[in-house]
This record gives sequence, structure tokens and C-alpha cells, in this order.
Amino acid sequence: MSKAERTRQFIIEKTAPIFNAKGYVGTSMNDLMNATGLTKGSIYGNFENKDEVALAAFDHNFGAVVSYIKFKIEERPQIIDKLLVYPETYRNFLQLPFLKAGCPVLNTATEADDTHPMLRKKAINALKLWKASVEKYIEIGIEKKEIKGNINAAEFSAVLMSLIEGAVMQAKVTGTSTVLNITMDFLEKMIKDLKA
Amino acid sequence: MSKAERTRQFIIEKTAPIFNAKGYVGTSMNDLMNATGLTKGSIYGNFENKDEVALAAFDHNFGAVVSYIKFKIEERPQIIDKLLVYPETYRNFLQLPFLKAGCPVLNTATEADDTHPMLRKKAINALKLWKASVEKYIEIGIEKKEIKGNINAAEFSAVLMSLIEGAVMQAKVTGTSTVLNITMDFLEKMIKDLKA
DNA sequence: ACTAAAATATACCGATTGGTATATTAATTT
DNA sequence: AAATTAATATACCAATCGGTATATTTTAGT
Repeated sequence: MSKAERTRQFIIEKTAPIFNAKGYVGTSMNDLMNATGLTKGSIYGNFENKDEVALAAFDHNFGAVVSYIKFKIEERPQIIDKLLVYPETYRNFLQLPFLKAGCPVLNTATEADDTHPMLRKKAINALKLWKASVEKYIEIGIEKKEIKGNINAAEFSAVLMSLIEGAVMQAKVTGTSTVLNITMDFLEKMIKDLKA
Repeated sequence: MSKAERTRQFIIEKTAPIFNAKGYVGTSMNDLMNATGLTKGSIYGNFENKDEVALAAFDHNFGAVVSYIKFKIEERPQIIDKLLVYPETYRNFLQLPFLKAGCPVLNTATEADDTHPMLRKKAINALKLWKASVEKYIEIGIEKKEIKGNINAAEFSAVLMSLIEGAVMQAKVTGTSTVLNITMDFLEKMIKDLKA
């Protein structure tokens, strides 16, 4: 890993939380300089423009969530237990360092939908990956007879994702976890109800 | 209604959709001038600063949703039918002029949670009103024996709101309604299941 | 240790930001 | 119709925006 590659990674890691908290337009080059301790010339030496930093920051933020969840899922042998990772994770998202500014997909989607096509595309793709992953587990669960055969994977993933994103939004803005906990309780019941 | 009051209202109506689409930081005074056809001096003659326009714009955007839903709810005598207004409305939100830029509560909450305390407070209050309204209908429904007695109003409102907000976010960013329709189908089933 | 190249800092650019003081126009009152 | 007040437009402000050209420093290869 060259010096430049390390610096690039350093910039991404330091600025990613700021982009997630303040959004794309809300984050200035000055913010990036303060967060990294580097000067503007140094940042522009490693990135073409602000867009490129923001896009890399999103990948980093989303990647952190994905790898955390993936790790927890892979620890568990049973499909139902794997799916329970989602409510368990988001129930405590305010305490998780890479999620305390909120879900990067949610934040990026609501800001970029009408304003920033490239970030929007990233958010769309993240949703697609998440959906595909949940559906795959449902299908595997059905195959393995761990999940009832009549479960609709597309419906279940839509409900799971909507519940999480909607509850995360409410918890983040209010600063309280009551609605989040109630919603995650409901989701856990739903997941356990999948059992064949 | 004085000229000034009419102008103030005019500014709010013309700029509210822009604030909802581009967000608070993403909307500039220039945007407000273009949207109204008025000059900066004229806008500042009717509002103290950009904040005051943004706060009034949020009230207007949220008020539009509330009055639309309230009207539809009041048309229906049965509690279950009243609650069905929510999925019916949000299922078509991309076609409704005051919602086509997305839910103002969702948009404002995700932008303002870490950045703009006054807008954040407005979003929190909007959620509180929505929650109280849903819970009230549940309680009335139970009293009137239209809804099962063992239904938890707090749980139901949390799930209803999370499902809607999460699905709206996904529909808005992807530009497609499949996930939204699936989720609203699920919510409708849940509401019909409340029946005593 | 010397040199070439890569990485970072400095100083600047024009454009735009939110905001204001003042001039001008339009509406209201007498 | 004249005078007063309210509403709007014009012209400007300092600060900040994202971005760049160039100078300086640091790193890596010989």
C-alpha cells in the first residue's frame, strides 16, 4: 500500500462520518480539511473533486455496515438466527460508531434522490444488494425447510427493510429508542414466525 | 388579508416544494428568487432570514399532507376504513403534487437531525402528532368494538409509520413503486386484521 | 548520499453564499 | 390629490464556496 493509497484511505475514513452526518451539500472542503488535518491541495492531490470523496465516503459507510452485519450473520448456522441479526443490529444503531449518524443509505437516498444522480445511484444499488441478500436467505431457508414454504421472499424483504429504515429515521431524529425498540420487537416476531 | 400577508403566503407556497426537494442547505436565496420571481429585498422584507422561510415552508408542506389525509379520513365512518387512508395515500404519493418530492417529515428529519435544531424540532413534532392521531383512532376503534381489544396502539402506530416512511424512501430514490406497493399491501392486510 | 518522483502546502481564482442599507415604487389614508 | 406608510427593487457587503496553479517538502529508487 503506497503512501498515496494510505492517505486516500485516511481521508475517506476521516471524512465519511461527516458526509453521513451533514450530507453532501452540507459538507464543505473546509470540513474535510478540519477532519483530516490536511490542506486542500493535499486532498485534491488524492481526489479529483468533492464528488469523488463523497462517493468513496458512501462506499466506506455502507461497507462498514455490510461487513459488520455479514460477520454476525456468518457466525450463525440457522437461517432464522441469521435474519435476526438485522433487528438486533439496528436496535442499537445509535451506539454503533459507524451508524450513530444514521443509516448511510437512508441519509444518502433522501438527500440525493432529487439532486445528485451519482450518489442516488449508489443508494439505489445499496438497496438492491440488501434486498437480494435478504431474499437469498429466505429462499435458502425454504430449501432447507427451516422456513415455511409459502413465504414470499420479495414481500418479506420489502417489509423488513421498510420497518428498519422507517424506525431508524424516527429514532435518529427524536434521539429516543422507544419507537425503534417497538418496531424491532415486531420485526423479530415476524422473523421467528417464518419458522417451518 | 393585507398585501404583505398575501405576499408572505405566496413566497411560502412557491418555495415550499423547493425546500422539500433540495433540502435546507441545498436551497439558496437565488432559488427562492427564481421560484417567486421576487427580488431578495422583497423576500427579506417579509421574512427575517432564510431560516424563517424554511420553517414556514415545512409547516406548509406538512400541513398539506395533514389536511389531505384528514379530509379523506373524515369522509369515512368506520375506523378501519379511516386507517386505510394511510396506505392508500402513500401508495400513490409519487402522483400527489404535495408529496412527489417525498415525505416532508422524512426529508426534513434526515437532513436536520444533526444539523438544524429548529427544523429537527418541527420534524419531531410532526411525528408526535401523527403517532397521537393513529393511536387515538385505534383506541376509539377498540371502544367502539370495531377493533380487537388486545391491540397495542403504540405498537401499531410505530409499525404503521415505520412501514410508510421506509417504503416511501425506497420508492422515492429508486423511482419505482414495486417495494412501495408490496409494503402498502402488507400494511393494508395488517389494518384489516385489526377488525374485531 | 543524490536524484527523480510523488505528496503536500501555499496562495490564489471567480462564483456564490446569506444578508443589509438604501433607493424606488405602490398602496393606503386623510 | 397630497402625504404617509408599506412593499419591493437595486446595489452592495464580507465570508465562504469548490477548485487550481505553483511552490515546497517528503518519500522512494539507485
